Amino acid sequence: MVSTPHDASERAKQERRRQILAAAKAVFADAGYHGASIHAIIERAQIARGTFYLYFASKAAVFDSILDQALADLRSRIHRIAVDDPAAPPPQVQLRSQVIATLEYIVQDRPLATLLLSAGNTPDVEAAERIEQFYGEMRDLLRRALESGLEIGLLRKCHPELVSAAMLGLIRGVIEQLVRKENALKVEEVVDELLMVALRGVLK
Amino acid sequence: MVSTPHDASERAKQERRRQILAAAKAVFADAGYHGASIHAIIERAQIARGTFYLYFASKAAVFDSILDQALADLRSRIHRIAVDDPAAPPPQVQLRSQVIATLEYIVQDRPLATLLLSAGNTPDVEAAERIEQFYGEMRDLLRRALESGLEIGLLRKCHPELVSAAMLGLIRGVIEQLVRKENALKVEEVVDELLMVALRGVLK
Amino acid sequence: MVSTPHDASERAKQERRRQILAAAKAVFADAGYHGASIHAIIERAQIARGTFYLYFASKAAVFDSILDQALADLRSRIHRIAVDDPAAPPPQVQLRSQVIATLEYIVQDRPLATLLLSAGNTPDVEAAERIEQFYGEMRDLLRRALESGLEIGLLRKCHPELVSAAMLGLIRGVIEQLVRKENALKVEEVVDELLMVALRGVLK
Amino acid sequence: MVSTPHDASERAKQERRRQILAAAKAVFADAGYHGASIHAIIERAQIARGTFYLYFASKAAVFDSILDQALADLRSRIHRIAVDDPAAPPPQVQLRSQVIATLEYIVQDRPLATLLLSAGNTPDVEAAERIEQFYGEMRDLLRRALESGLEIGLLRKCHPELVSAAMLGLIRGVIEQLVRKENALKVEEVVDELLMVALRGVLK
DNA sequence: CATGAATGAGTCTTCATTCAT
DNA sequence: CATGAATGAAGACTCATTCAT
Repeated sequence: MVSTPHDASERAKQERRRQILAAAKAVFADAGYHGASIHAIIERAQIARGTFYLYFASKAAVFDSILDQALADLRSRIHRIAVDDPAAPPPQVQLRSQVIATLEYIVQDRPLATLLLSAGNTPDVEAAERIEQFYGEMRDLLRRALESGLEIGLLRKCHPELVSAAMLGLIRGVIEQLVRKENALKVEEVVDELLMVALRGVLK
Repeated sequence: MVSTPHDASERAKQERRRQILAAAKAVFADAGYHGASIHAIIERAQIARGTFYLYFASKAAVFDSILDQALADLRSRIHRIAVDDPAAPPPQVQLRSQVIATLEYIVQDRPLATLLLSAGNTPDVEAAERIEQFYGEMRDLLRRALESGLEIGLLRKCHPELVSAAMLGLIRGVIEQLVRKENALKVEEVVDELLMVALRGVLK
Repeated sequence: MVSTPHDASERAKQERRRQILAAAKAVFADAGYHGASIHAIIERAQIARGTFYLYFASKAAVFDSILDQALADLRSRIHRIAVDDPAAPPPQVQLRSQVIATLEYIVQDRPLATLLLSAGNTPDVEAAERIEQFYGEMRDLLRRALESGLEIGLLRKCHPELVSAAMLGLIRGVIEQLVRKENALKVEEVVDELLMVALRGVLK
Repeated sequence: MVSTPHDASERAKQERRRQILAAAKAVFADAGYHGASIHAIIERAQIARGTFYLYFASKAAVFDSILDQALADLRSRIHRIAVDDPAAPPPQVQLRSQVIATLEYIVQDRPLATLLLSAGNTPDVEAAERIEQFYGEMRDLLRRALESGLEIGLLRKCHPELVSAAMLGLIRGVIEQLVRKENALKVEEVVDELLMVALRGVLK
């Protein structure tokens, strides 16, 4: 695979794009969707006004891109937990490592965390829906996990729909706490405490 | 007690004010602070542009009014739980009735719930701070409750700071669930499930 | 001539009118035509919004009324100087007493003075024209006086049009000085100085 | 010295700025500060609403710019008159040429003249103060000139404070006359007449 | 007559987006 | 490709005027 001049320029373009995305993410996190101005984004990205529109069709489009990337990254870290596969690690271990991976990804990128936590306030209806859909997926994963747990008699009788929503809220509460404080809480410790509370809440 | 014309007009003014507040609350819930336009508010309230400014000094002022009212109402429903008073009902009962009262207040006013859940995204810094402070109060209440529980050996060892944040998130998750669905879940049932999860998570 | 109830109410109305005019004059003087708000006027006059419109058709109308009154008052103090009438006092005495009367009227009513001095800035075209016309009359009076003086060989050769404008400006300059300072300059002294300068400027 | 594209655009911007300033000056002169609307300015300047704010931060800012420029230009034409310097032209010649330069500058720019003459009616307090201060400077110059004249026994006894105000008014009266009429009065002739009146008024 | 709540046209200003250079 | 000047729709807010009580 040789690198042609075209490739180089292609790479440069991608780099430019990333640079704008990063700037935009920070600005959106700082000021919210409405409060973020193109002016602030291009100033942070050190580019001209017109250049911005060379890479993104609109303000909503950058926001969407940021969101898409983040949701894709998160989805790649979260999967159904394999209960039946004897080759797989025990469920609790799978769960723990997934939660750790997810939280680490979010916490290490504060702008992103802020953005996700404050989601829904976007007037960009599509974006709001996409975030909503993502949270829905998370809730479904949790709900199915709960249902499995109930089936195999691992969990006490509970209302999976409701409890999954509660669990998702619990996780968001913890993330907020992690993001707010500059406190040096280690993600792993936090996850262990979180799982302790959550699991005791539903285990038999 | 006689009703003078002045009283009548005073009542009419109060009514007008309520009407505008309700319209504004709905619009803010729909579109967020920034997305809400005075145009949308007055259209919904069926009043003229100028009338709005007869009752509120600015867009931020209505928002503040809504918030103040809501936070005052909520605070009046939430208090420290008396553990030592033998005349008081047992702590769990106190807790349950407070949570029920709170959730009922929030759930019966969906715009308000939406608004509170999506808080923090306000560019009205003061308002954002006030919401933040309110949530801080709630977290403190929970934390102190946890600490009391730890002292008297009721609860297992845990990180009160973190767990209170988790609990608050859990409650918000449940509220979101209640608000989203028109599902006919009774608040009392929901609260019982919520308490079950939460308490098992921390009790010895 | 008996005073009927109708007369009494008529008098009350006139009084009300005067009260509003006085308030308006003060406000116009303070803030200029545009800066003056109906709100400020009715507040100062201690009347309700609607009452204002019972006495004046519009903001422009009060302004016009003030102006009309002032110009009429001024006109009544200023006349052609009789040069030929042997029964009349000498021209310089006539001139002096007219100027004194005029300045005293203006200076004792500071709002009025401010208003007249800053005239022309009214967007109320009619009002601007009326002020302009008044100043035109004054200039004409001065011009004709100069021309008479030239005819009878009292004055040195000069350009009456131009000099009358200069003289009017001179008077306005002096009035400004009188109004600006709370200095206890006596009008009579000021007039004597003013006439000294003016007359020496044109006498042979 | 080569002309780069950047220079060209820089020049174009300056030109644009001048174009807006000219339009604004005309509108302010026509309608006064309050009466002038951004709409009227941009219509006259043939630019879009946003363009205006690209060059000036606010309505007050254009007004300030106009004023600053004018006052600076005027100040550069007016100085203390050197009486003792034997190398300098005689005082009366210095005075005459300053007055001519000043009047020519003002008269050739009618909007500016209108604006200066109607000064003080600005609600932009700062601007009003600046104009007031300028007139104060002029009065001080005149007053000091009179005082010098008194000291060296050139002038008859008079009240410098008052007479300087009168003289300033006289000049404004003449300017008004020049601006009002399209009459073909030559500035030089007008100045000679003006000086004749003014000097005779105060000389011994 | 007096009142003051209601009205809505009009104001200044911001900011996402376009396009000629 | 990059630039940034230009655009104009849209937003918050003011205030002279009207009219039902």
